[in-house]
Amino acid sequence: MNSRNEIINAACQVFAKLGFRGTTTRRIADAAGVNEVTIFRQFGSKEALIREAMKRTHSVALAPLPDVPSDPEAELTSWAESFIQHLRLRSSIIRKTMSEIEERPEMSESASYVPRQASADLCHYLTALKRQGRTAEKFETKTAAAMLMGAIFADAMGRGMMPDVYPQPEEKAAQMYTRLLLRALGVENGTRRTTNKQTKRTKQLSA
Amino acid sequence: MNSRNEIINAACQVFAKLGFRGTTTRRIADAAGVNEVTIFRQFGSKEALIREAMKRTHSVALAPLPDVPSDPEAELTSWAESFIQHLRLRSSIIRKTMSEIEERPEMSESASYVPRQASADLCHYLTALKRQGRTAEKFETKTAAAMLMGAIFADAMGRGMMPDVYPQPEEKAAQMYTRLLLRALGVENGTRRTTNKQTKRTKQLSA
DNA sequence: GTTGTAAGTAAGTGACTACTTGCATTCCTG
DNA sequence: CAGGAATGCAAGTAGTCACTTACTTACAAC
Repeated sequence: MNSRNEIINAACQVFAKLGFRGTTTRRIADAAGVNEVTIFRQFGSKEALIREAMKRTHSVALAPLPDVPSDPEAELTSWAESFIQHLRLRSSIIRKTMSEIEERPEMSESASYVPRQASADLCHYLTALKRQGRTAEKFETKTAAAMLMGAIFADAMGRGMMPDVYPQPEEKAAQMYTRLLLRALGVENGTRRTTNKQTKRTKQLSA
Repeated sequence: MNSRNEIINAACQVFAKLGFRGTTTRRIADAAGVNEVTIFRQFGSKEALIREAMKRTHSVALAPLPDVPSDPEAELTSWAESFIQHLRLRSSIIRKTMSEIEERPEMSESASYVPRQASADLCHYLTALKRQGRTAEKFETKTAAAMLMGAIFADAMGRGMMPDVYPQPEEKAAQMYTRLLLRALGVENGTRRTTNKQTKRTKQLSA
């Protein structure tokens, strides 16, 4: 079962570089160090292989956001940083997937898993913040979540092409977006009375 | 010179649907109602044709933003709406371009023209707002601009795939992002004493 | 009426595509 | 050691790709 994994990994790499049509079985076989025929014996067709490869790459667990907000800036910043890092690492494959999805809608389900989860997590957290009475301004949770996620997404997708239109330095970007959002929600800085024992402050900036 | 234009338009349409590799000269010829050989006689090669087609589609003028801010919410909302509309109309071709750019970096220049321009315009406007002393909060212009543009970009790219993670209704989204941003900057609502004669208020919402 | 230009038609070239077949090799297990 | 499963290798099939060539048609200008 080793060659199977190598083939899937190779398929992901080639797909990230060249998209579906550019991902030929010949190229996958070369990248995997495997005979082309093995691909067809293992997966039946190129399409089936790509489907399986996509299912694997698009199912990732995200950094968690606490159920009970304690230090919003620290917690959201840390979450935003892990999210932007996730997107940056996969920016090539995400671009390709977004481009192919109109032609191959069956990829949509697996591709939208991570952003859907991220949005749900973030909305949940913002709603909790609101319920704690820590937001001075009225706001729509979904809009706020879409705004932060959108800024992060666009940064991850676009910075390589136009570094000068995004905030500098790159490693602080997630934090800067987060701060701006919190100000829009009217959330003041700093920790707050919480269930006490866990004043989570693991600031893993620019990890 | 008529067939030339028809070929370019057809090339854009096919490219938006199928990307570079999917855009065959056969398909372009069919879409243009022209013989395949004509393409090569007119443009020399498929690559040259696509290059010219891309140059044309990616050079568009954006809605202007006044030099002197008067009613920030109205002005920015109107700008944001025209920007999101621009992106939505071209979402297919933008997705394809973003996906191809790693393989064909020469497309980068024409493709980045509009977002660069938009960013510059927005930064200019926000700086003017700041200089007017209308922003209660400190903020970095570029970060704020990237945040609004990012939210709009992600909305335009992602809503078709995941309508439930973006604010409803679709037509108000640009306005909602704009309001959220203005709150982050500490800009109060309403018009303000200006050079008087031009209290520009052309609110062309959901045009 | 000749010449020039833009276009169509038909055929073909060589490279690449996904995928198949038949046979040899390796390696693990009973 | 026998048998079977996984893999490699060589060759081939039918289709598509960008692009070319040689020739024809239509129209307009001089």
